[in-house]
Amino acid sequence: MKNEETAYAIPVSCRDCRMSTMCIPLSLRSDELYKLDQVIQRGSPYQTKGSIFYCGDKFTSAYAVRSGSVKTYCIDNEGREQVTGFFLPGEIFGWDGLATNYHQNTAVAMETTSICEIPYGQLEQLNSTVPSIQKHVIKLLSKEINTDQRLIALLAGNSAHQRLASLLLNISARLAQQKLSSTRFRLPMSRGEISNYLGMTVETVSRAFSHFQRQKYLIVNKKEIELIDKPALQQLISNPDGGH
Amino acid sequence: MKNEETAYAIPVSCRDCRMSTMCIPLSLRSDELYKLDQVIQRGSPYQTKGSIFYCGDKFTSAYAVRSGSVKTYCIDNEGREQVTGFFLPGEIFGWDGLATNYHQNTAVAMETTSICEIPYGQLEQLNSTVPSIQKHVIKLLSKEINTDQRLIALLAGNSAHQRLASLLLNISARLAQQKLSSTRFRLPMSRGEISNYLGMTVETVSRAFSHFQRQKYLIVNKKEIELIDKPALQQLISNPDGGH
DNA sequence: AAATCAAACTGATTTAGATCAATTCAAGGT
DNA sequence: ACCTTGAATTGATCTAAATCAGTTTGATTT
Repeated sequence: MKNEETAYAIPVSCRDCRMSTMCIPLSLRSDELYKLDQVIQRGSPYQTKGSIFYCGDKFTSAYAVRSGSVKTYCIDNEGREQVTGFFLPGEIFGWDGLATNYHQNTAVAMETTSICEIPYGQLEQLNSTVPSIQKHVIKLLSKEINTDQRLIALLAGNSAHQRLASLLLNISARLAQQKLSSTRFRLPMSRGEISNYLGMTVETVSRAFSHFQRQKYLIVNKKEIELIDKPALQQLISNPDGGH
Repeated sequence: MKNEETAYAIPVSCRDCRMSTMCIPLSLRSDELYKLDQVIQRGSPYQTKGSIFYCGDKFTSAYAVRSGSVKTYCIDNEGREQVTGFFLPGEIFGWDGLATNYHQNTAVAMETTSICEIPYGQLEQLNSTVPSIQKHVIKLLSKEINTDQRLIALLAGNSAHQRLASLLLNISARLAQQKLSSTRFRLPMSRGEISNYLGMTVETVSRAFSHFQRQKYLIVNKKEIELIDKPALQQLISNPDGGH
C-alpha cells in the first residue's frame, strides 16, 4: 500500500500534491524533491475521533493533513482536556514531541482525514544530501511559535466575542491559503472544542454565534458558516471597546 | 571589547559559563565548543527598559540571558502591549523572528541585564562543520513551543489565583534549574507586567498576592517573594475546584 | 524635609461570562 | 415510526474578576 494510490486517490508524489508549498521547501530542486518523496508515507485515512498519536507516544514523525482536519490536545493540571491546536488541509502538526522525544499532545481526526507521515529520523538523514530541509523544519517550528504566541495574546487580552471572531477570521484566512472558499465553510470542530480552545464555555460560544448572526455578521447553521460581513468582524477584534 | 572581559566580569568562554547547558548542545566536543565560542558575542549590559530588539527589526540573532531578566511583548490587534514571555538567566529568546526574518516581538530588559548574542547566520554556517548545532536549535525551538502551549492551557482553563500560582511555581522551578533559591526570590517584573502576561488586571494580581499571604502560602513584600507552602500552591493549580 | 510621581494595595460597584436548567434538533439504532 | 443519545441553543441566575475610586508606600527631586 505504501507509495501506491489508495481508494481515496491520494497522489503518489509530493510533486502532484496541491499542499506542497507547506510541506516542501520552495527551493527544492527536482532531484531533491524526489528524495523527499521517497521518505513521505501516505497511509490510509483516519476515521472521525481516530488518534494519529497519543500524548506520551515516542516521537517519530511529523504529520501533514492532506484532507479532513485534526485537533491536538493535552491534559492540563486538573486532568482535563485542553485543545492546543486545530489543523486544516496543508498544515503540519506533531512537532510537539521534538524537544523531549515524546509527544506532549494527543492528535485526533475531527472527521475522516488523510494524513502524510513525515518520519523525522529519515528527514534528518536527508539533511546531509539536502541541507535545505533542516532549514525548512526550523522555519516550520518558528511559524508554530508565532501561531502559539498569537493565541496567547488572544486569550490574554480579548473578550469572548473577539476570540470567536478571531478564530473564524483565522480559519477563513487559512482556507483561502488553500484556495478554498474563505466565506462559506463547514467548521470541522464542535462547539465544545471551540470553547475549550478559546477558554470559554459552550454556552458562550453558542450565544456569540447567535449574536453575530443577529448583527448580520454571518449566517450560522450548526457547523455551516457563511461570513457576510468580514470587515465588521475585523473591526470587532481591532477595536479597543470590544475588549474586556 | 568583543570577546574580552568587561567590567562586569563576563566569562570569556562558553566553556566557563554556568548556563552552558542551555546554550550549548551537551554533546559538543571540545573542538566543536571552541568553534561555537568564536561566534557568540558578549556585549555590554542593558539598562532597565533597554531594548535588545524591536518588533519589526530584521532577525539576525537569538539571545541568551547571562544575568538579569528580559520580557518580550508584541502589539495586539487593539494596539496594546501584550507580554508574551519572561526570560531568566540561562534562557534563550529571540527565535520569534526566524519564520519571517523579522522579529514579531520587542525584547526589553526588566533590570540591568547582560546578554550573549548568538548570530544566527554564523550559527547556520557552523552547521556544515558541527551538524549537532542545528539539531540543538531545533530542540530549543521545540521547547519554546512546549512552553507556549503550556501557557495557552493555563490561560484557557484556569482562574486568576491558579494563573498566578502557576507563574510563581514556574519561576521557582526555573530558578532552581540555575541553582538559585527556589523559595526566596525577587520578581523582576512589575504587577502590571504579570497581570498583562496572565490576562488579568493589576488589582486582581495584587489581591491574589494578598490572598496567598493571608492563606500563609507565601510572604510577599512588593517584588520580594518567599514561598512557604509550595504544596498548597501546587494543590491549588491541580485541584479542579480551583478552576473557573 | 517637603513635594512629586509611580507602583502597589484595598474597598465598593458593576458586568461579562460561568453555571444551572430546560428545550430543540438531528442522527442512529431497533 | 419511535426511542435514544449527544450537540446546540436559549433563558434565568450567580459569581469571579473588571472597573472605578481612593489610599498607602516608597523612590526621586528639589
